[in-house]
Amino acid sequence: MRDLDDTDRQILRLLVADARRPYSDIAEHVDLSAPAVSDRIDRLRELGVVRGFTVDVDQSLLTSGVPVLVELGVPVTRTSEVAAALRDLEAVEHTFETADGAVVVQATVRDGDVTGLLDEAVDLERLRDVEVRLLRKAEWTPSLGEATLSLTCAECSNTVTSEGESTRLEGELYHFCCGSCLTNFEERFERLQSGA
Amino acid sequence: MRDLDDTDRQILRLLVADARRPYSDIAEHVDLSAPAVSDRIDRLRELGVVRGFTVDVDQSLLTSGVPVLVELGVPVTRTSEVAAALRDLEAVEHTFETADGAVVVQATVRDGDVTGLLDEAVDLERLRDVEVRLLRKAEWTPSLGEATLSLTCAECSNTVTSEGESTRLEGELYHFCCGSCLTNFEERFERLQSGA
DNA sequence: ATTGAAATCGGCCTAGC
DNA sequence: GCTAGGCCGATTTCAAT
Repeated sequence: MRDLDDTDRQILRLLVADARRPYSDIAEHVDLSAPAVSDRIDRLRELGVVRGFTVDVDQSLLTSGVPVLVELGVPVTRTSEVAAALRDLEAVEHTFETADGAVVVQATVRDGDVTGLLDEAVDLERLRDVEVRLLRKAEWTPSLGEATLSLTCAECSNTVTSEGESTRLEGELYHFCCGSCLTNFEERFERLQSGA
Repeated sequence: MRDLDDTDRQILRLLVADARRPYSDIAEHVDLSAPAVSDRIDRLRELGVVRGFTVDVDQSLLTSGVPVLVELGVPVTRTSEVAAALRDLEAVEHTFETADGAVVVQATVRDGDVTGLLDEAVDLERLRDVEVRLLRKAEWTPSLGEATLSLTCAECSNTVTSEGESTRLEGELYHFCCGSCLTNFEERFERLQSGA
């Protein structure tokens, strides 16, 4: 498994700026042929670096309500659970889970009833505190920097290096630091499958 | 200018989920022809609702450093300025500007030197306070809800209704509540142009 | 219906064993 | 020398207008 090189990053940058740019166009920029670009993009998808293709919608033109930033103090053991519940709310756009047990979400509430919104997903009684702030503006500026691949082995949690391998099981993508971790994982996976 | 209807919203939702879905496919879902879908998407771009097409990159697979959530207390008169400066930093992904004069940014810092990062963009001495928190997870779940168009007249700041009109000047898109606001604006614009 | 882009295929070249 | 992986050019298929 190769790491990302400058060409990959350049392709990513071009795609982030405009995912409809023809491959031939990208190819010129990175000095490759169109099929080569196609191959690399496929690979980026396979790796899970590119999750998919979307449209950038200007939320500020769509009145769905009032944009707010909500911070919830959550017992550290339950942050993931609370964050997941909030994430699935229609009104919630961004979910941040901090290491110190806070969950910060950016949402758009229709009638200003924030607690009503939160109440659908979490038990407010069990939170340490809730802070709601009105948003004046929210912006998203995707960046890449000098990004390199940083994968964790699904079997042993080590860092995956160039020797690593990947596989897709049941639509989910898994990365491994070596072939034996992969086979171990696959065997365990199959045992669980047949057991269920 | 027509408001968004259910078909537009449905198309948007389908595009958000997968912008590479063929128009014929979308057409089936919304019970239209492919060219009709094409027309609507063009219109959504013209309106500025669709800002563009991008790729969804899984930042968690790209190690550019440590993800943090930073909150800056800023004098209310300077929040926009500070937010804008931070937004343009390569490491900054999300910028939130709250109504009560705080700026919250989500960034990825390479060597853990957050203050060094901030120092590039803002005068730390002039801030009320800075709070930095390590992020465990950040997620983005785009939603649309029952969104309707909510445009503000560039001339008189009134809400733009179905009678409104739009125009593009120097690549920037402007919306107006009525024809006279549009002409007024255009005249003023031209005067400024020739003056400069 | 026309235009043009993207996926595919076979062959070539290079690096690593 | 052999293998694997990456790239290219031509072709075919399919989407956009």
